[in-house]
Amino acid sequence: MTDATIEPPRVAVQAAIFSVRAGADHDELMIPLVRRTREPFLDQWALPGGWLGAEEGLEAAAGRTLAETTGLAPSWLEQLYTFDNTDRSPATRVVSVVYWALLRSDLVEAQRAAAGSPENVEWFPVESLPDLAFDHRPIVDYAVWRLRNKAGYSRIAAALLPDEFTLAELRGVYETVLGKRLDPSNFRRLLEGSEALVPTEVFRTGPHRPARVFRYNADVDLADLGPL
Amino acid sequence: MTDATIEPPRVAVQAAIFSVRAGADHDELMIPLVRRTREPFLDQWALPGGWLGAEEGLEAAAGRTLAETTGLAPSWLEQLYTFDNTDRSPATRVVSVVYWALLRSDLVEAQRAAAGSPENVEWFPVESLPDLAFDHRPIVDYAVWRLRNKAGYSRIAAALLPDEFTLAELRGVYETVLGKRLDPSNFRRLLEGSEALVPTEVFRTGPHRPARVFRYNADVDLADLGPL
DNA sequence: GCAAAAGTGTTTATGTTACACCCATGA
DNA sequence: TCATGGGTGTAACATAAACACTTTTGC
Repeated sequence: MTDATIEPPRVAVQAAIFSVRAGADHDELMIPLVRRTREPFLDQWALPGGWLGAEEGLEAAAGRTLAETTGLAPSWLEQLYTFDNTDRSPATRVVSVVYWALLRSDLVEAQRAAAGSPENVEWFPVESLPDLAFDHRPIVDYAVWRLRNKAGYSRIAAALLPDEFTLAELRGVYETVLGKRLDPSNFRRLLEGSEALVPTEVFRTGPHRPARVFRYNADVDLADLGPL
Repeated sequence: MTDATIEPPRVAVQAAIFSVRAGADHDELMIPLVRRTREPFLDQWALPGGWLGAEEGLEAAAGRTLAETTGLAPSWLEQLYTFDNTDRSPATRVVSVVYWALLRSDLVEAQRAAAGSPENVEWFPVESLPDLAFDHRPIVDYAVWRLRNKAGYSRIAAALLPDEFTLAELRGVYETVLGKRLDPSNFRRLLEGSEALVPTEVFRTGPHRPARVFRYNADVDLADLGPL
């Protein structure tokens, strides 16, 4: 236990970060990747991450990775799974604690417009990812599965939107995340029935009847309650 | 271990192991704990576990811990969560990858009868646990929550029973895990409707009408399908 | 026969899905 | 006035829960 001939496992933290971007006919679920600047997998795309600092908590390390990659704080952050890459370079044992996070789309857009993308960081639609380094592809797939799954029984998808939104905008996010169309009237009923939504007196206009703007009830935990 | 100012985090693996034991009027959910033989928390009860070996996978380490504690292989083994104990002894950073497991009750009983309990290992009902070392109490609570939750939408509770069982026995396990009574007729319908159960021609007698013995369909993944 | 659990059937409540329809706006 | 999405109502269907009732054994 004191001085080993083989290196003890090191702890890394990675993050699968999601946001939505408006697309041609439907929105897309996006994820930022980092181009590797060293071997192994030099120049390949990978999940952002790094080594766990000596005096840093796991979730703090995930938050730091997020800030370094996107310059933003997540509206949702949750541990995904811990992987061990026994098949990495043989001498280096790495245990990867992976988190997944949601970012508000408006903040992502604002940040891109203001600061430009950090070097070596690029957002990809999850439907068309490049080849990924290490075992990061199945990790992304698992994170997407978890997001979809959790969107089905909680209200976390709201973390992808600004504070105020119309029901159509919220429905669009759900449709993007779940990958299927939802009936507008049923969607409305489900959410109006819950305590989670608070109607405002603001309306958003367009080439149609004005849509009421809602905000979220801060008292309700996004992880709680609610089918769809 | 001595010359570094701050040690890099070390990786430990722990396991919350469940089995059921027949009680007076209802069965109990049991978990094995280990009495600590060193500081900190000397003589307190703790989850079984140990350091991750240099050439060992995470799940393998969890399986090893299980074998050392109970002498048995699990019928279910799944990663629970990864904790970091920043509040442990200040110099020692530990990242704990915790697994949870299910053991068949008949094998546990047989093992206890044959080999006796290993020294320093004792089974406790989850309803009346002693004080636990470290942050192990909330970890156990979370594992119980996860077991209950997963029992609600999968068939994993079957992993607590032998290959062959009556519907009443299976229902008893569900009632123990979920902590509530279930309607026998609805329970029967639900499971007979699924593909998971295969009826045998064997019947179990008692002071009542003989009950048909069932076995599990090996083709069906216990993690798939099924409410209740 | 009686108790006790196995096993069958039916009724009720609840929630999901589909879809018809009216409303209010910009162009 | 027309197209478009906002918003309301309702019927059809599937599922879960509650419970009455019959069957078969040991004693």
